[in-house]
Amino acid sequence: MIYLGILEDDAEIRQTLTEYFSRQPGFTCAVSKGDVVSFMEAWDEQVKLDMVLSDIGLPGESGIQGIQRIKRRSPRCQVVMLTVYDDPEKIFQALCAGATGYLLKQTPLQKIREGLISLRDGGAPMSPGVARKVVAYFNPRSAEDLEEKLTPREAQILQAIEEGLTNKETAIRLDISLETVKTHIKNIYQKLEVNSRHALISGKYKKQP
Amino acid sequence: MIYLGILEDDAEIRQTLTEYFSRQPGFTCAVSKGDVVSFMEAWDEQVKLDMVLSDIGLPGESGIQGIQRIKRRSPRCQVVMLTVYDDPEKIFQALCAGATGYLLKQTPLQKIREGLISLRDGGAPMSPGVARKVVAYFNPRSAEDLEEKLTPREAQILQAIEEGLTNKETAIRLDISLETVKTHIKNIYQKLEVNSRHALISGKYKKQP
DNA sequence: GTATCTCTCCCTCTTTTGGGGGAGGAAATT
DNA sequence: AATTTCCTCCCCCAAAAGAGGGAGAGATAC
Repeated sequence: MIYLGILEDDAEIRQTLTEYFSRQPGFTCAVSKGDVVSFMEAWDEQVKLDMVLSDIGLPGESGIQGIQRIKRRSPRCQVVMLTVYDDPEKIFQALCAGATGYLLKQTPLQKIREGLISLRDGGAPMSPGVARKVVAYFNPRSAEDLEEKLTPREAQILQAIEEGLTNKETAIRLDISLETVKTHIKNIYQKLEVNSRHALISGKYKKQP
Repeated sequence: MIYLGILEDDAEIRQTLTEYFSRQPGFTCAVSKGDVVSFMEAWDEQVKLDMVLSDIGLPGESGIQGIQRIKRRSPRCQVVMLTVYDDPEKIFQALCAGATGYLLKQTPLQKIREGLISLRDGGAPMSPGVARKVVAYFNPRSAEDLEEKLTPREAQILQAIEEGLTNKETAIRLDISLETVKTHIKNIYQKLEVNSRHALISGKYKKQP
């Protein structure tokens, strides 16, 4: 049996979800509220929730903040976002806050149900477009993307920095002088509008369309 | 119509895949080989491949290296790994090399087919366990994980460094002296066995079980 | 030709980082 | 009472990084 919490401010949607999952064998909809604070209050100490289906745009505290609250109370409880936001910003915020799934609101109820079951079995339900954005995070920035801005040599330097090499190590790898490496780096910083290698390593300059 | 390439060394599996997709309406299995070199040779200039289903453990060049070759010839061609390896190491290597999907070999043919269609439609097919590992990458290291090693204060310092703050900025944020920040950082480095903030930012110290 | 771009290298300068040491106070544990 | 842990701060110093400047060689484009 999956004990489910629902955090969704739209009364109609919340009711639809609650009724749907209440009818599903194997599911028990234990808590269902429209904002984070009431949700946490309604979450009785005795009730153990396995997972929570949460909206992001909520009155008061956002669903992202809700994740952290939920995780603090019950680290083992999994949180799946169910939202209209499909921008990388929100997706990564949610995942970084501890969400284990991210579904778009257009997802049909049956698919949501399948997602939650997959979650219980060790999966991480994501809508296709969301999964693509998450995977794209790891994919190398396509050559086209940087070739517009960086020269081939600069791209090599960037690569080395991203690997955590120092300027000296980079100079040795490319067999050029330390000064040249520094010159390239200065140019890279200008082009990418950053001013430290930390920004490069953490990828803050990356466009995430 | 999806033009598909198959890169799989086990002749039996390769034949099963090739025959299956050849029979599927909407699919054309254009290239099917058992190693990277023959694959690239057999990939005729005139043939445009939309996606490639590739094993990782191949004789000669690995499937990971194959991704890069494929991407160089045709950046728009998507690569989906189909492999027995479910360890984070291989998964992240594949994604970082440019793979847009990662399926385990136990995946039934119908699911593979659904995955490829989802890929065409902007998704990123992943087996449930794989998706979970990818999402876990973003999830915060569970408190238990670091609390064993780092003191609360050290965790705050680490947090600041991960955000790209300098020591001075960190000192201001936590309202302590620059020297104290440096002391904490020295201790963190010792505990996590690294010796530069780059390693912290790129997360090289993280255990990925 | 001239201009532009790229890659190379050099200079000076300040700031930041990392490594080594020590040390005091507070709190909890033994 | 003694020990340990944690947080705080200080000293030293060497290395690295970042910002500013300039400059020459080669290729390409106009």
